Amino acid sequence: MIRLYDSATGEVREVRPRDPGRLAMYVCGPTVYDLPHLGHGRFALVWDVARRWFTFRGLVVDYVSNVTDIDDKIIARAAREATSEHEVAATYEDEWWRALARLGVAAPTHAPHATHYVESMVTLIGELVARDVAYRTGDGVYFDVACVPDYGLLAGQPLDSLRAGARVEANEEKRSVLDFALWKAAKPGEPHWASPFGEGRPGWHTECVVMSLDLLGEGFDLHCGGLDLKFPHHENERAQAAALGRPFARHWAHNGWVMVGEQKMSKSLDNFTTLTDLLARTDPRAYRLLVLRAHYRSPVEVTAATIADATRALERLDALARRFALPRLAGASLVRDEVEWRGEAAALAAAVGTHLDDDLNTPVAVAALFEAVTRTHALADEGRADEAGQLALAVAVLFGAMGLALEDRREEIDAHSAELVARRDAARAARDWARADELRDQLGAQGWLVEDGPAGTVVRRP
RNA sequence: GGCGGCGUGGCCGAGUGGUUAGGCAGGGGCCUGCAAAGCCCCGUACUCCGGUUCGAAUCCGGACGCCGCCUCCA
Repeated sequence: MIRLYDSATGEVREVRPRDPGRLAMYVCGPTVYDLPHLGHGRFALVWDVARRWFTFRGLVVDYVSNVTDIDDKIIARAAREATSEHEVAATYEDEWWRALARLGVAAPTHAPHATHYVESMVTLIGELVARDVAYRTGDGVYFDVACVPDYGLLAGQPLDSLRAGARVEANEEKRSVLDFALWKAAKPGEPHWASPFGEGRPGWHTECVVMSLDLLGEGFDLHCGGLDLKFPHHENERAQAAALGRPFARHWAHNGWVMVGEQKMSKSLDNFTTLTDLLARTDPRAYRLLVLRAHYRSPVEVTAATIADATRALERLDALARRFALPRLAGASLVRDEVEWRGEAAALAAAVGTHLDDDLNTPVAVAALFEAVTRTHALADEGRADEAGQLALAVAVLFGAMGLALEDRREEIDAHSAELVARRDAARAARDWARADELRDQLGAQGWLVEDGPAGTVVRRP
C-alpha cells in the first residue's frame, strides 16, 4: 500500500488507483521560454522517482507531463529577440528534453502541447461561459471564482481570506481580483486562434484541465507539480473542472523548493543557475542523489558544496559497482527488475519498500542502502562472497528503482596506457617499488586513477 | 493583514517522547611495498525561555530568526 501526502486534505493518504493495477498521473511541465533551472530539474526528478517506484511496485503508470508552448513570456522573448514564438518554444523545449535525458528522467507516456489543444480549450471555455461561471471583458474571458463553493481548498484558505490578501490590480472589469483569464484577446502582432470570444489565445490554467482529462480521463489518480503551482495554478484547474461537474484529480502532490543558501542563485562564483550549467559540469546522477537524500516535500540546498558532497557519496556507490562488477541498471527502461530476494537482500528490500511506500521517504531509504553498502563490503572481507554479491545486486536494483544507476566506471583503455599497466604489474612482481610508483605517476598524468587489486593494477577515471 | 512551513553535530539532511539516521568532511586504527578502495572506532547535535512528563530535540505556550503562498515562478 502506497501512501502519499495529499495537498488537498493535508494528510498522508493511501493512493488508491481508479483502475486496479494502473496509475494515472499528471505532472505539470515547464513553460518553454528559457533554459530549465534547478527547480525544474527537481520536480522532474522527484516525480520520475515516484513513477519508477509505483512501477517497481507493479503498477502500470500512465505518466502525462505537458509543455506550455504559448504564453506571455514566450511572446515577450520572441519580440525581444525578433524571432517567432514557435522558434522560442521549439528551442527551449529541445533544451528541456535534452536536460531530462541527461538526468535519466524517463520519457512521459504522453507529453501534450498547449498549442495542440487550443480547440478543446475553446470548447471548455465555451461551456464555462454557457454555465455562467465565466464572463467576457474587453480583453478576454475570465473565470468567476466565486462560483466554486470550496475555492481555496488547495491554498488552505477560504475565498474571502485569499481575496483580502490579494494585491490591487489594474483590471477594473474583473469581478474579483482572484478571477483568472481563460482567454486572452490578441494584441496586434501576437499569435492568435479563432474563438467565439474573438481572436486570442488560452490562459495558462485551462490547458492542464483539458489535457489531463483527455489523456487520463475523469477522476485520474494523481496530479503533481512544484509547490508554487499549488496556488493559484492547481486551484484554478480544480475550479474549472468543478464548475463543469467533472471529477478531476483525486490526489494532489507537491514538491518543495530548491534553495541556494542565503544567496540568490546567480552565475557569479560557484552558484548554479540553470540545469544546463549544472549538467555541463557534474555527473547528472549527483543531482539525483542530492534530491533523493532530501524528502521531496522539504527544501533542498543546492550549492557547489552540496553537489560536491553528493558527487563523493556517489563515488562510494560506484566503488561498490566496481568491486562486485554490478550491471548498470536504471537506464531509460522502466522494466521491473525481477530478482530473487533472499536473506539480507530480502530484508533490505523490505525496509526500502516500507520507507518508499510511506510518502516516498527516499532519504531514509537511501540511508538504509548506504548501510547495506558497508555491510556488503564487510561480508566480502569476511570471504562470504555469495552473500556479498547478492546484497550488492540488491543495492543496485533498489537504487535503480529510484532511477539511480550505479556505474562500474572502468573504461576501455588505450594501448599505451595498457602497456604502462603491464609494465607496472611487472615492476611490482619484481618488487621494484620505485619503478612501480613512477609508472603510477605516468598513468596519473594520462588521467588514470590507479588501484592495486588482487588481480593486479586496475585503472579508472577519477 | 491572512494562511503555511522551517530553525538538528564542521556541512548537507532524516527521524523520534526514553535505545546508532545516513552521507560528506575530520581524527585514530587495520589492510596495503606505498597508495587507492574497503573495514573497525570516534563527534554525543537538535534556536532560546517557560510548561506538561519519571523522562522532550520530539507534546503545549511564548520569544527570536528565516522562508514560502495570498502576482500566469517547478
